[in-house]
Amino acid sequence: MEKGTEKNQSESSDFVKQITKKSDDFSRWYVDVIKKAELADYSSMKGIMVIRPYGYEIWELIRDQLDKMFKETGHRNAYFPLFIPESFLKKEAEHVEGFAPEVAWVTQGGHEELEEKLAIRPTSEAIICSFYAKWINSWRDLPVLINQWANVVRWEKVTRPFLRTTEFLWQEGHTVHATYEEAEEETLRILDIYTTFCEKYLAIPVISGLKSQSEKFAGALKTYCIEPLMPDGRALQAGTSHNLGQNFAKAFNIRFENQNQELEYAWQTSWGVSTRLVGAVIMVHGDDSGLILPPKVAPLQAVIVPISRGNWKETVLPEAQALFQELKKNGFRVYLDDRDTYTPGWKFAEWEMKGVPVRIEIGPKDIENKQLVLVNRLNRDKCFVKRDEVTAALEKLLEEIQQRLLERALDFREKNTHEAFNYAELMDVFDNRKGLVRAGWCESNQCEIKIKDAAAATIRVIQDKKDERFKRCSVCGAEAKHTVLFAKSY
RNA sequence: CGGGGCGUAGCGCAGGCUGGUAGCGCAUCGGUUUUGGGAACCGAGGGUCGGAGGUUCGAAUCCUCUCGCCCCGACCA
Repeated sequence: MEKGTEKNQSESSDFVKQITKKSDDFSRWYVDVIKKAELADYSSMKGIMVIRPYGYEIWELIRDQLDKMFKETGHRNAYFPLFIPESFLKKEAEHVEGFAPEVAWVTQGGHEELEEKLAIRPTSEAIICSFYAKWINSWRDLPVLINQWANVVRWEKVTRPFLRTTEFLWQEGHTVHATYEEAEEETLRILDIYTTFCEKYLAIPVISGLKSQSEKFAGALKTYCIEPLMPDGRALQAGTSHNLGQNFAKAFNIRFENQNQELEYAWQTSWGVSTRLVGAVIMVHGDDSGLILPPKVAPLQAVIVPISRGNWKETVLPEAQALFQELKKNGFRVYLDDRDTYTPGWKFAEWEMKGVPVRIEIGPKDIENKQLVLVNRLNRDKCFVKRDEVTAALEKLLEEIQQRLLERALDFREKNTHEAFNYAELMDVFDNRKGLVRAGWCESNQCEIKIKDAAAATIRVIQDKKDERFKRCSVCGAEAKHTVLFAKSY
């Protein structure tokens, strides 16, 4: 009767959606999905977020799988202190300089001013190296292959849930080796683990390769990284693996006696991935209806929605419970949504928003026909399966979805990877298209800076193998030493 | 650190110009009917209007200061 009611009715379709369309405003979509799917919540402190159970469960699945892969390659977990004395951090000059702008400091304990202020670790090279100096004496002590799962703090100016937060969770591997070659081998082994993990488990294809000198980790000799392409055309640095050379060994005096009875500085690596991976999963796979989780890292792979009509609690519910038990016993992560406060339609929308890959509907008609309805989150395709064949059917569908997500992401990347043979072509891509640009590079820092200034884009990776078609540096025209991929990034 | 936007119920917002009982939708709680794509109706609860100061008989509203958050750019996983 009043204006308010009319307005509400005319806009009811918008209220149903509740989240911004991915194509309308990618940033808002991203934040909407995170909030509505209850992955994370903002705290009252800037840039500091809470990872809620559903979001944390994704991280746990990521963590558990990676942990397994690290252990399979001989790594062991340990835990080092959260605090790093200032003097430790200062030992490696480049390292300090690189991290100084974003370190949080503790200057007081209780009512006492500290004699030496303590950094809250932005990364743990400094504290870990100080211990390695004590633990390593002989070539027989090597290699040391340690990983830690921890939180770190970086006082970033601009933050975004999962992608860049003041405090975040990650793993950081810190290894020590007797030779450069071994360290390099380790660096690449981890890069390979990251690449495999992203593609096989997260269904996110990544480009891996070397960073340029200006983009490498502060204190490293070489930094390798994995870079997936996001739907808005920007690249995301999703993981890094550094060959530290002897830089930290020299700064922290990590020496060992080799087989020739000579004292030698050790060779080190460090590598990490963070909760940023959760952000990548959200961005790469989600759609206008919300999240889409790859089955391998979905906290719930299937949700059972009993169709509630009439005396459903006596008829449908027991069947649904039996199905739930059966699927659970067979190792699926499954949930039975038996709430009677919501209608089936509401539940459908809810679980789609939360990205559950498969919905299983069971109603009176299904029970009568000894069948179930399996619904694919990707396209809402429904298929009827025989009740006693559900395990095999679900397994197959989950595999299909996992595979399809990777294909879809790969296809998007192919369509958004361009080539530029000269400056005009390079700028044309930045101005008129989006995505990655493959181009030649002369290896000079000036050319990197020029592109950064002109297009806010950087070299994301230097390709492993030079592509001979790119004979000239696309910026200055000099002879190309490498083939690189440029992109705007997060 | 620059540019923009915004702080009013758990969430999303209106009200502000022109000072005078603090509102709407969603959510929540109770009830009835429903339930195969976000159900309907009836009823109820919930607020120091970001904070401080000022003007005024009276401030969510006007003035001054301040704090915080979000988005877009320069730096980083």
